[in-house]
Amino acid sequence: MGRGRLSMELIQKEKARKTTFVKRKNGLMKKVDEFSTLCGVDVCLIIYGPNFDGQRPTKPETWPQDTDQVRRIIQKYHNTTSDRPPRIYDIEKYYRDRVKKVEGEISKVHKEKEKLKPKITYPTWDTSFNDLREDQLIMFAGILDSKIVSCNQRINMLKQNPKGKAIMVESKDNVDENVFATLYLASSNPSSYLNFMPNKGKFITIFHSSF
Amino acid sequence: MGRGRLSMELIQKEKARKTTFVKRKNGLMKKVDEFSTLCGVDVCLIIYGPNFDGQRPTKPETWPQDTDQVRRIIQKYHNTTSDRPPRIYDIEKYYRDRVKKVEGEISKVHKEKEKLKPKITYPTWDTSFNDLREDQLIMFAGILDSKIVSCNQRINMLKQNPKGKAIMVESKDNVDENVFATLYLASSNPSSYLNFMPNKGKFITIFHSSF
DNA sequence: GAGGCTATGGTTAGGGT
DNA sequence: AACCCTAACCATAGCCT
Repeated sequence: MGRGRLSMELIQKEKARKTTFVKRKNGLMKKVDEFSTLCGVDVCLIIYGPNFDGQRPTKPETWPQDTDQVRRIIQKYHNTTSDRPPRIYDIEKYYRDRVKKVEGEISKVHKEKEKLKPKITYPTWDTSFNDLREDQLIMFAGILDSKIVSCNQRINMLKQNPKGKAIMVESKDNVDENVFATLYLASSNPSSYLNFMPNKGKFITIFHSSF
Repeated sequence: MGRGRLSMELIQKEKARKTTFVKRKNGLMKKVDEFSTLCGVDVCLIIYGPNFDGQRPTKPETWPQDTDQVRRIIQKYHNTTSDRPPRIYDIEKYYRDRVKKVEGEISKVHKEKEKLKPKITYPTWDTSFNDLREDQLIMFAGILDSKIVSCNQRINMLKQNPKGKAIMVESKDNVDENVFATLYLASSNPSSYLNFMPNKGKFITIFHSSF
């Protein structure tokens, strides 16, 4: 009886391995629970059962058991893990550059039309952006890329055919003041719209091309 | 000497709590390591240090230490946890519907021009899509939504002004065969382009509107 | 503070039921 | 298979350096 020494290698006898799995899993769960309450810290333990053959893995057992808690800690992990801050910074920078470029294109359009009006400034950053997840920023940047292409195409069209405006539909006056971009961000908050341009109501249709 | 019984509550004396934190953390790491090798299973342990005041949490210690391994297991957790399959299914379904809708709009454009050519079928699914993460699919769907709006606008324009085509730039012939959508997916593979339409080279610019 | 020590008590391998 | 049993092994609280 008693415990033989452990060889610290995969237990060969399948049955022994399985019982050890169950026993030690329980022991681990208990230890993690004690650790968390004694020290008052966030801990998360994810345990998968043995993989039989090529079957897909079954659901893991976790501490804490509550799925939302596990997700919370995973999210925390992603937020605090090393390469996140620089990447967010890079994407933010990338995004700012994109906004600048869009604004540049828009101002070119204005110039092109040779209309002099009181200068309108557009917001380039909204504090809510600080809370965006990386994938949202990536999507955001992707949509902005589309908008940039749209602007370029619109500019080319106006250069080559000043009457291009004539085919605008549903809005024939004050077109220039109404350029805007509305972006929908798929996020935990399902109805977050961002409108970069101050004017609302009528809108201009923007030429959009691929390549 | 020896160990007094544990009260299973947060240790009040801060110093004792800290030393217990360090000791038990090491013990846990060792146990998790043993458990993983003895039983040959996937395990992940994430431990945060004590939160001082309102400071932001520092980086956690994990088992395994390798960040990529942790991410792998977190991904596995997301993939095997209960509500993931339906959500992926729903998004996939949503995406398929979108593709159908885009194709419908495109075929309407063809009809509108009343040109009868050998029917061209476009791919609706690429096996690489199976590996996309949810956020990528969301972005994907967002871009497709933009394309749908583009198609609608293009259709309206053609209805109202058949000469709309005259202002197309850089491509004046065979416009109808060259409608396509190129999508860029920001992913771990940074240069994955998807082209839904078989023809390449010349392209049509698509009217794009907001609202 | 980081490490070492040691008595105490918790964990568990192997076996039995 | 799941649940006791118990000797042996391990972890660690409190103390010291």
